[in-house]
Amino acid sequence: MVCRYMKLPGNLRAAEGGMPSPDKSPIIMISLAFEPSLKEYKTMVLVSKEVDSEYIEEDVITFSSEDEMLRFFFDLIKKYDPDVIIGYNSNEFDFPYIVERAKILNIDPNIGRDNRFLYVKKIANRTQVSVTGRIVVDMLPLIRRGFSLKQYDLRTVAAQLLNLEKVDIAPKEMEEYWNSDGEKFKKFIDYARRDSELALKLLLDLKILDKYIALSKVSGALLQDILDGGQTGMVENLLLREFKKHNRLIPPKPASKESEERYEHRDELKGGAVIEPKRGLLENVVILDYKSLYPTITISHNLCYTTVVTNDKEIIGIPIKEIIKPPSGGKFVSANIFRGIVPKILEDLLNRRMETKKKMKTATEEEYRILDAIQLALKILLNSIYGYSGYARARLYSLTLANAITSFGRENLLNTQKLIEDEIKNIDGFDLEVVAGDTDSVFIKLSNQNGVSLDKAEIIGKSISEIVTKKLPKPMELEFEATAKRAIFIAKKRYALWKYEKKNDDWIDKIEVKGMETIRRDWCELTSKTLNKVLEIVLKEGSVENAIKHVQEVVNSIRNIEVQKDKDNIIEDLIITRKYTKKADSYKNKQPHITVVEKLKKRGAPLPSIGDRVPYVIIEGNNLLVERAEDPSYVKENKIPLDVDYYIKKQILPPVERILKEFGVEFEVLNYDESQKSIFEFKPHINKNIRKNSKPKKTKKRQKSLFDY
DNA sequence: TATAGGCATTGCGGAGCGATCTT
DNA sequence: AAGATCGCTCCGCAATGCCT
Repeated sequence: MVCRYMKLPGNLRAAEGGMPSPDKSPIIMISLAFEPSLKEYKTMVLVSKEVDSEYIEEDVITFSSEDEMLRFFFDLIKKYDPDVIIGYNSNEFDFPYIVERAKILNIDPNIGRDNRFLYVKKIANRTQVSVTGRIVVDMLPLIRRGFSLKQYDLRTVAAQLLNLEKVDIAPKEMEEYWNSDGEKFKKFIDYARRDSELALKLLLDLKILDKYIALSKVSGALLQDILDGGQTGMVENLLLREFKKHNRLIPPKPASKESEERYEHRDELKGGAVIEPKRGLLENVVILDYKSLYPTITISHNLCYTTVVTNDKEIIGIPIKEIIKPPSGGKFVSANIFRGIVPKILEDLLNRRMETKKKMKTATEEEYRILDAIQLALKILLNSIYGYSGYARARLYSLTLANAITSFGRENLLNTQKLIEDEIKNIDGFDLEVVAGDTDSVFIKLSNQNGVSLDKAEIIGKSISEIVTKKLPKPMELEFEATAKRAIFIAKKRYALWKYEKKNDDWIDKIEVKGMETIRRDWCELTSKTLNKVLEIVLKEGSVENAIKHVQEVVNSIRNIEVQKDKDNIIEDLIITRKYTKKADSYKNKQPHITVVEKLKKRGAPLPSIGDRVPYVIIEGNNLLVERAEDPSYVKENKIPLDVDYYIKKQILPPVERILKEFGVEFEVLNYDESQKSIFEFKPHINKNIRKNSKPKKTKKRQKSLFDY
C-alpha cells in the first residue's frame, strides 16, 4: 500500500490574526511524508521562496514562487502515484485551500488517476474531497470517531496516542519564523515536516485503515464512501444485494418531509431496559452478557421488513402458531411461512464472524491482524442493522420492526432476572441476586458464608449462562464474561468494578469504571485523578479512611495552591472541556464554553470550529458561573486568579462524595480545611440528618484565589 | 446531510411566595 | 398603606456525554 501525506501550514500572512484565507494568503510551504519512501526520501518539504541557508536539509526543495511550487507538487503526486492521500483536518482546511489557490493561480489540480481534478464539495458543515482513483483520508474525523480524547489538535493526539512530541509554533510567530533564515527558519521547516510525519504515523501505527478496509470488504460499499459517511451506506448495500436476490425492490431515500415526519414519532421507539442497581459496595459479582442480543433476537423471531404483517388479510389461513407476536404489538410470520431476508443476512454475518474467530486461533501475526479487523467489521455491521431500521432517513425504516426487536430485548432481560432470582435462586450453596443490568447484561451477586473464590465464581457464572441459554431460542446465548471481586454501583449506567478476567489460566485484575466522572470529558483532570484514586483505594484496599485522607489532601492542595510552584501545570489539571456543538446563536441557554468562544472572538484570537472541544477554566468573580469561564492560555498569560471554591465544591467533591456517602461520609468531612481541622475530623457513619439540621458552615475565606499576585 | 434510546448531572432562569423597601 | 423590589426555594429545561 502506498500512502502519502501532505500538509501546508498556510496560516501565514493572514489578514490580522485569525485564519488565513486563500484569496489573500498564498501557500508558502507544503510538507510531505511517504510510505514507502520516494526514492531515498521519507519526507519532503516544499518551500515557496529561494533560501540560501546552511540550515536547510536535503529533503527541502525551494521554489521561486508559489506557482512553481504548486505545479511541482501536482506533478509529484502524479509521479509518485499514491493509492491513498492523507492529511489532518485536510478536508476542512488543506484541500479546499489548495483548490482555491490553484484556481487563483490558474493551475490545474489534475492529480486524479484519470487526470481529473482534485475535487472539493461542501456539504452542510462538512467537506468531501475526492480524487479519482485514489482514496483521500482526513485523519481528524477518524481519530475523533475512534478515540475518546479531551482534545483533537494534532499535538494532543500525537502525545496521547503515539507518545510523541510535536514541534509547535504559535500562529502569531509564524511570520517572524518565515522571514528569518537561520535557526528559526529551520525550526519552521521542522514544524511543517513533523506535522506530516505525525499524521502518517497515526495512520500506520494505529492501523486506522484496517477497520475501514475490512468494513468495505464485508459490506461491499466503497472505501471512500465508508470513510466519508456513516453506517447507513453499508447497511443499505447489504440489504440491496440480498433483496435483489429475492427479486425485491427497496424504496428510495425518504424525502425530507417524510423523514421529518418519522423523526417526530421518534418517542414511539423504545430502547433497552435498565435494571435499577443495588447501590453501594458489593462483593463477588459475576457479569454475564448476551452475545449480539439484537441480532440474535431478530434471527430467532424471524423479524424482518419482509415478515411483518401489515394487514390482517395477509395471514388468513395461516395457523396461529406460525404468527409471532412481539411484546410491542404487531405481528410477524414465522420462518416456516417465509424466512426473513434480514434474519438471513444477520445469520450469515454471525456465522462468518464465528468462522473468522476460529481462523484467528491458528493465524500468523499478519493474518491475525486482518482477521481481527474483519471480525470487528462483522460485529459493527451486525449491530448497525437494528439502528438502521429505526433511523428516520433510512430507505427501509420500520418502527414496528425496531420496536419488536427492543421489546423482545426488554422482555428477555427481565425474564432473565426473574429466572435467576425466582427459579434458580441458588447454585451449589451460593445465593444469587441480580444487582444490576443494562439492555443485554446482568450483574449477579454471589453469597456464601465461606466466601467465594474466583474459580468458583467462574464455575457458577458458567452454570447460570448454561441454564439460561438452554431456555432460549437459538441462536440467543447468555455468556459468562468476568467476575468483580468488589463493585460499586452509584446509579444506572454508573459503576466501578474490580474485575478479574482469565488470560492463559491466570487471573488478571483491573479497575473498570463506567459512566462516572473519571470517564466523562466535561470534568477536569484533577477530578478524574482524584476519583480514580478513591475508587482504587475503596475497591482494592477497602479502606474508607485512606480514601478520605486522599481527598482531604487534594482539597488542601487546591486551597493552598498559591504557595506551590509550577502553577501552569496545575492549571492543566483544572481545565474543563466541552464540545462546541452548534452555531453560537442557536444556543437557548448560556454555556461556559460558548462564553469562551465569544471572548476569543472579541480578542480576535483564533476561534474553535463547530465540532471542536473548547477548553476553559473558571475564574474568580461575583457574576454568573458561565460568564466566569475563561480561556486557559489567556488565564496563564494574564495571571488571572481561579475560583478555588468552585473547584473544591463543584468539581472535586461532588463526584467523590457520591462514592463515599455510601459509607456514611459527609460532604463536610471531605471539604477539608487545615485551619479548621478539629471541626471536620472524620467520624464514621455520621448520622445523615446532621447535615440537614445543621446550618451550612461558612468556610474561612482566607485564601480564595489560586494565584495571589 | 448523524444507526438507536436510556440515563445522570449541572446550571440557568422562571414561578411562587413572603419579607422588606419605596413612594 | 399599597405597590415595587429583593431574596429565597423549587422545578423545568437545555446541554453534554456517557452506557449498551
